[in-house]
Order: sequence, then C-alpha cells, then structure tokens
Amino acid sequence: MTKKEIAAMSPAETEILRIVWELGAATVLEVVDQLPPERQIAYATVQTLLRRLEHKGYLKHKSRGKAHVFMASARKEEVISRTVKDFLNRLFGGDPVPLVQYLAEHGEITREDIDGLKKLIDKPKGK
Amino acid sequence: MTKKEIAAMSPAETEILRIVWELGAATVLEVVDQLPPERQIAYATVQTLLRRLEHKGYLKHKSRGKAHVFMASARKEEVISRTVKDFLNRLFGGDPVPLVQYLAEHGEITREDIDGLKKLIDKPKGK
DNA sequence: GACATTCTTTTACAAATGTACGATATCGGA
DNA sequence: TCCGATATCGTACATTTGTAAAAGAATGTC
Repeated sequence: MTKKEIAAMSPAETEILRIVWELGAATVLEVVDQLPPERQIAYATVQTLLRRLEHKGYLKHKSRGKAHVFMASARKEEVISRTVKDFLNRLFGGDPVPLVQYLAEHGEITREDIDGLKKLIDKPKGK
Repeated sequence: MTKKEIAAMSPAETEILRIVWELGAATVLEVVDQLPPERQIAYATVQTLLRRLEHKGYLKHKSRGKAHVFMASARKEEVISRTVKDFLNRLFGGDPVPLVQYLAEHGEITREDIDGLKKLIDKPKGK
C-alpha cells in the first residue's frame, strides 16, 4: 500500500466495475445477468463485490424501489489510467510497446484499428 | 478457478517474474536490486515470492554456490498471453481497442511505435 | 392483512496475498 | 577449524479475496 488515494481493486471487482460502467447504472440482478456464461457466480457474491467497490470509492448507489442501483462514483478515465499503468508496470516494467506488440502479433487488433489510432495521435485530443 | 492448467499469479508475483525474465536468471539479491526505488520490500519477501512462483510452475532454480539462481520455467509468451487476455477481459470485456486507444491518447505510444506495429500486422509472423 | 417474492444486510470462512522474522545451513577466510 | 557473512528454510500472521448461505426488510397481490 504505497500512497494510493483509492484502494486498488481485485480482479473480480474489476470485472464487476466494468459491467456497471457498461450499463451506466445497474442493480445487482442486472449485473448478474450481464456476466459472461463461463463465469456464473451467485447473486450474493456479486452483491458483496458491489458493496466492496462502493466502500473503496469506485461506486455509489441510490435506491429505486427496494433495489439499489449502483453507478460509477470515481472517474472512469482515472480508474482505467491507474489500472492500466499498474498492469503495465508489473508485467512490462512500464513499457507499453511490448503490450501493443503482443496484441498486434496475436491478431487482437487489426489494420483498421491501427489506422484509427494514428489519427488519434496526429490530432491530440481535448486541446 | 475455472480450468486453468497453471495457477494464476498475484500482482506482486507478476512483478518479480518480470524481473527474472529481464535478467534471464537471477538470485534473490539480484532481483531485490532490480526493484524500482519506490517499491522497497525485504529480501525475505522477495524470497517468498520467488518460492511461490516456483511452486506455481513459473520458475525453476538451480544452485550456484550457496545461492539459488532462479530462471523461467514456463514459456514467457504463453504466460504473457494468458495474463494480458485475462486483464483485457476484466477491464475491457475482452476488447483490446479501448486499451490501445487509451495508450495512444495518453502519449504512451508514439507514432513510430504505431508504424512499427503496422509492419508487424502486414507481415504475419512465423508463417 | 397474510403471503410469496424480491432485495438487502449480516455474517462466514477457506484460500490467497503481502510482508517478514528467526533459525539454520554453507562458504570463504584467518 | 572456528568465524563472520550470506543464503535459504520454516513459519507466521494480518488482510484481502472469492464465494456464499442465512436472516431480515420491503412490496405487490389476493
């Protein structure tokens, strides 16, 4: 625990958070329904994960009827930034090139994707 | 634990493994010396991590004098593949494009990197 | 208003993780 | 051969993680 403002999340939590992001806002059940078929975990488990994410500051919730609707609390951009950076540091010592290289070599990204990226770089965003 | 042949490694372990890969082969002390300054953990801790990595099948060791020299046991390519895939699944639902996009937007990868990638894609490797 | 239904809260618990101390073994010298 | 310096081994232990059952509360329905 270095000096991280916000507690890191576990892999399982990460997946749940992603689903909430995807849905914008979601109840426990909605998250459960969104889990990939090869990953069936109990309703109660998802609930625990959501609660933990809220504790850690990633999510907040409000009530809709009896159900809790969870939604992002921390800025997604920032969370992704920290998470990717951390991953990169641990697996590649911080150098992103081997990662992207890996993706390219394994056909995970296509030519078109790359052309798109080029545009992104040429035209620095948000300026 | 789905049906993974080899036990997943923890973040801390991942970092240690990367260092061993980087050095090719290394004693505990050599790994310790390679840790980034902002991450100072005790000799004994590194030892434990190395031991655990060996147990899980990522490393093996042989003795050089009194010291153990650790080196890769599992195929690096494969380990990276699994690790990246898992990360991608959890944080981006498996889609690599947002990840690379993030890297591009944040100046983590440059124009040149991208041009290099293009070559990789155009010329499918190992064929 | 009693019930079944649907949610949340509380509580649990084994396994994994992060971190490290103390005891023991080994090696190179004096 | 005894000593100090190095290393490893065994062990420990508080947290976090992954997973979930059980108990309690709110709701819509006859």
